[in-house]
Amino acid sequence: MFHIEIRQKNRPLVFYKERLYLILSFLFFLWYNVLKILCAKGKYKMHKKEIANILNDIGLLLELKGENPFKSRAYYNAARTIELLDEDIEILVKEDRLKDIKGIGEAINKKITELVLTGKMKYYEDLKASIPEGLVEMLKIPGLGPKKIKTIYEKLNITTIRELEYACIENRLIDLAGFGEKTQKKILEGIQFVKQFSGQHLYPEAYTEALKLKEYLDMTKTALVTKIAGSLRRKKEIVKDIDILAAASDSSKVMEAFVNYPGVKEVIAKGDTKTSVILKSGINADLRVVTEKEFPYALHHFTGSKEHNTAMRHRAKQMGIKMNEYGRQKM
DNA sequence: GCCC
DNA sequence: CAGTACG
DNA sequence: GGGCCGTTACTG
Repeated sequence: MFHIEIRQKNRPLVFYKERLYLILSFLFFLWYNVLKILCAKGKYKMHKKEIANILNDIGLLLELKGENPFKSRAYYNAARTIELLDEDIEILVKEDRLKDIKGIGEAINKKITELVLTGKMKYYEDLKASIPEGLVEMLKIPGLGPKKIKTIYEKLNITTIRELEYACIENRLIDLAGFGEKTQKKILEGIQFVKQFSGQHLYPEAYTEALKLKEYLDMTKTALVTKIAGSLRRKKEIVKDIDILAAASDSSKVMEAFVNYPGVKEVIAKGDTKTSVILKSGINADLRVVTEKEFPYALHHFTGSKEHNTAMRHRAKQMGIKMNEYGRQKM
C-alpha cells in the first residue's frame, strides 16, 4: 500500500517542517482554548442573590407603576425561588431547565436567561430608568406603600424622601385623596425612623457585597492579594462600610479596576493609597493599597478596631516596640 | 406574571 | 365600607 | 379562563 511505503521511507526535511508546523498549530489551538476557558471562568459571574435581587426590584418597580399586583408577586415568588435554589443557576440556564422550576414560567425564564448569558436584562433596565430612584427608597418608610407613593409622585411631583419630608411639614399631604392627618404624621415619623438607620448595614448584606467585590478585584489580577478588613472582618453585626485591603506594586491599576467595578454607583475619592466609592446597594466601600511588605501590618491596622489599635500600640511601646500601619520596629 |  | 399596608 | 394570604389591621 502506498501510505505504508511512505512511512518506511526516510522523510525529507520538508516533511518534518510541515509536521512541526502542524504540531505547533495544534499546541497553539490547545493553548488558545485553555485560555478561552480560563477567561470565561474568570468572567464576572452572576450570583443567585443578584438575580433574586433584580427580580425583587422588578416586583417593586411594577408595584410603583401600578401594575397588576399579582404580576409583581409572581416576580417576588420567582426571586425567592431562585435565591433558595440549590443548583448552579448557570448550569440550569445552559441546560434550559429553568422553566421546569415551579414559579418560573415563559417570561421570567427568558429574562433570567438573558441576564445570566449577557449580564444584563433589557426589561429591567428600561423599567428602572422609567421610575425615579427616590420612589423606591420611599418604600422603606413604614406606612408608605406603592399606591400612596404613586399618588404622592403624580399629584405633588415629589421624587425624593427629602421633598416628601418638607411636604409633610407643610401639610401638603392631607389634601390628597385617601390621605389624612394621621397618615401624614405617620409618614413623617416613618421618615425619621428610616433616617435613624441610614448608613448602617447588616453583616450578611455587607459581607456578600464585599465578597463579590473581592472576587471581582481578584479576577482583574491587579493586586497580589486582597482581603476584607475593617469591622466586616471582625464580623460585627452592623457595619457602616466595606473595607478592602490590597497589596500591589502598582496601586494605580488596582484603583482603576476598583472604580470600574460594575457595582459602583459613585466615586467619592480616588488616590494612590485610598479610594472610596458608593456601591449601587448603597453601601460605602473603601479600598486601600499597600506594598507586599506592609500588608500584614496594614491588615492589622485596618481591621481595628480603633480602640484595639491604640491599646495594642500602647502595650507594644511598653515592650519597646513601635508599631503603625506600615510595620513595626524596635525603638 | 405563574399555575391548574 | 373600600383602599392600603403589613408580616 | 380564573385564582392568586388574611374571620389581618388601620385609615378615611
